[in-house]
Amino acid sequence: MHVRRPATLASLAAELGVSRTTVSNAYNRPDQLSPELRRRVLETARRLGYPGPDPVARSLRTRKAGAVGLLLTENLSYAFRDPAALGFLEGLALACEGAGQGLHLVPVNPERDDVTAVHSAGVDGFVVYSVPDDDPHLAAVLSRPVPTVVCDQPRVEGVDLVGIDDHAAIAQLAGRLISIGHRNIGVLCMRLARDRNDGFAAIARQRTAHFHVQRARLTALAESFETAGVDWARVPVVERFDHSIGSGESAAAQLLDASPEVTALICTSDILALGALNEAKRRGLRVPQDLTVTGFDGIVEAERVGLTTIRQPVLEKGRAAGKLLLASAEHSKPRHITLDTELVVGTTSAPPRTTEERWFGP
Amino acid sequence: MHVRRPATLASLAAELGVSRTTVSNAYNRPDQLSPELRRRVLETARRLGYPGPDPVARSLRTRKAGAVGLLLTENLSYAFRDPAALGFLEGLALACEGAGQGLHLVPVNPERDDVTAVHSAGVDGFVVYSVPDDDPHLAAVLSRPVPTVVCDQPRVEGVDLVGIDDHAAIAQLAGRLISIGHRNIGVLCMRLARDRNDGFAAIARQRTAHFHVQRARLTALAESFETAGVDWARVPVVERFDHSIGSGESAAAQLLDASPEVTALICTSDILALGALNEAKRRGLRVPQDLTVTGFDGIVEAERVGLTTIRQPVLEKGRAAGKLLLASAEHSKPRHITLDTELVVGTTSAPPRTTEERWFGP
DNA sequence: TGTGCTGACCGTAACGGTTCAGAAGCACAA
DNA sequence: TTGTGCTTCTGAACCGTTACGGTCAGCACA
Repeated sequence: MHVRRPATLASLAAELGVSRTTVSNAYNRPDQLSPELRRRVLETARRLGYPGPDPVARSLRTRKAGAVGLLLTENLSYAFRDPAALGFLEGLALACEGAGQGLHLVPVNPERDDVTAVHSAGVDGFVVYSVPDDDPHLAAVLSRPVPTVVCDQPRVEGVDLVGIDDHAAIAQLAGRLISIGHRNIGVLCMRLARDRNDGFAAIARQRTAHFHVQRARLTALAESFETAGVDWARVPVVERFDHSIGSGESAAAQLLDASPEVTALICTSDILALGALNEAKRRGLRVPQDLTVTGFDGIVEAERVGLTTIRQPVLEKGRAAGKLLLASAEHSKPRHITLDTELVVGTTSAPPRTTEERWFGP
Repeated sequence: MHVRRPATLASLAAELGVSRTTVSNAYNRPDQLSPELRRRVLETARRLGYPGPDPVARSLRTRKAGAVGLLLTENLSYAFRDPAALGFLEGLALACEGAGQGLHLVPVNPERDDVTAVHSAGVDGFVVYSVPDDDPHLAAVLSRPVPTVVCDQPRVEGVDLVGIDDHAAIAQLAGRLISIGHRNIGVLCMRLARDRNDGFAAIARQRTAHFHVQRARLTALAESFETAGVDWARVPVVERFDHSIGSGESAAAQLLDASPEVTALICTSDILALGALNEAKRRGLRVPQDLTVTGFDGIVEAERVGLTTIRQPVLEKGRAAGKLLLASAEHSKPRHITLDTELVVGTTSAPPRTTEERWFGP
């Protein structure tokens, strides 16, 4: 509670017998009035319980809200649970607080199409993090007359971009697995579109995926393995709508049930990979002897278990997005930033056992 | 980038030859005009690139911003690293998105007194999380004519409150340690005031601590141990400004160097306790045989190592704060919510070894 | 013919500030 | 006297909406 009575700049001015301009100046341009008068203004303000210029009215006039909007695919609360999203948030927060800007988290429901939250966010710009390219919220953001930076998204005409080279990154990982002999692989991936499809993702679905990141990674895998002589059409790809360790577990189970011959499970995120590791353990499969598991992101939990993965600078990504947005007044052409990634070879990958070994032991 | 040319509701109205009211109604009250006209309005809007009513102007007029402000003691980026703060954030986000409200993170620097960010946040209310009672940002928030909910803070006249019974919670823990025989204890606590004091905290400083939570916990410990015959004045209390595992390590080292006779290290947070455990290990002290270590919060990392601690419902706390704030229009009297805590006895606490055992082994 | 009702639309006044081009007053120089 | 420069303060326009209290045409009903 605790609501003060309304006093406005105008009522203060009236009380003091000065113009509104003068009161405004008392707050914003101390050098524009005598120290004595300023003191009186401030003191009267205190007496009347005037809290200083209303931020909304000021924003209207100055066309600045002092905040950056963040649009996520997921429920807000999810963002605080996913390590990669958290890293991004931290980086973005760093950039924002460095510039004294607030961070306005836009509430969205990934399963609903209500974009009013986007329309009613009083912000100076938006950062859009990993939403599908056909997301109505994204469209709503782009329709707003404010600068926007997208992350992990396909290029949008005239919009700043921050991301990594997903294609090259995972191709490097694929190359590694191919070089050590894996040909029977399975893939666990995240949501490919806005509709829920917890199960196998056929090639058509992979090709038309609305999540750029997932599509790029799958495409790169397909190319790499096709080149190595693997028929991609026969590679099982299991998709999960929710991104959680539990999803990784169930997806791995589903895949291994259907394709027990698989020697390597490539996951498009560390979280899924952690789930896959759990499932492998549950089945008594030794990693990496019986099964190779790889992830993507390079979160600390993955590092802890020695996961073979691609490390990407999530924090730096958030920071870059923030900086780009906050500096967008300075450059008129849209800019694209691609950050570096690194293949981290951990203890969850090894050459596949030969068929013989699989039957008779190492 | 991507900035559209400015079209306003007024220019749209002019273009259409209708009143502004009608255009406004086309967006906000479809039932107030004929479907045909509404269609025309919306179509013309699209043609002119009018993005719909400006959120800031609307906020000014309707006196609603559609967002909740969050004020933290720490840098924003820190909030994304501290598990307890994260739980709180998640709960708060849950409440906000449930109500379609945005979450505006206010950027502050704990070591600076610049409160402009508080003054310029266009929000309908504030949640204040764990700031010292003399924090100028808190004062700035209270001066704003919007509802406020404080968390883990001392009662502020007329302000909603959410918290736990810190006194009772830690007294329970103290009782446990006393009952199993500990009399030589040491305490590791978090920042007690806004000034940096990395070292021992004398009783005067403990008593005048500006962080309610820390003060309550120390007071409760003092009372409990005094009652058990311990002279609190001789109990070493080491304070750390930064809240991190590293702080816990160095604080434990400092304390154990000065008071090697200590049999139990009571930490006012799990993070500090995790650091203390590291330091104990480094010194070759076995936990709990040689040293008992306890924490506070009940974060998952603590659970993983079996820390004896007080579990508090951080997520619930955030959610309660959010709900209270969003419902504050409905109740006129300030409300106080106290959530339950639970003593979790883990594997890091045990009776102290006798002096004899200490010298000659168990 | 008059009355009352309804649906569709409009005019005006806020909402609470900031900004910019001056005006008033005064000191100082030429 | 005139002009110049400086400090201090003012008036009015403007930011883009929505709330409020209408108006007005058309129609049913008696």
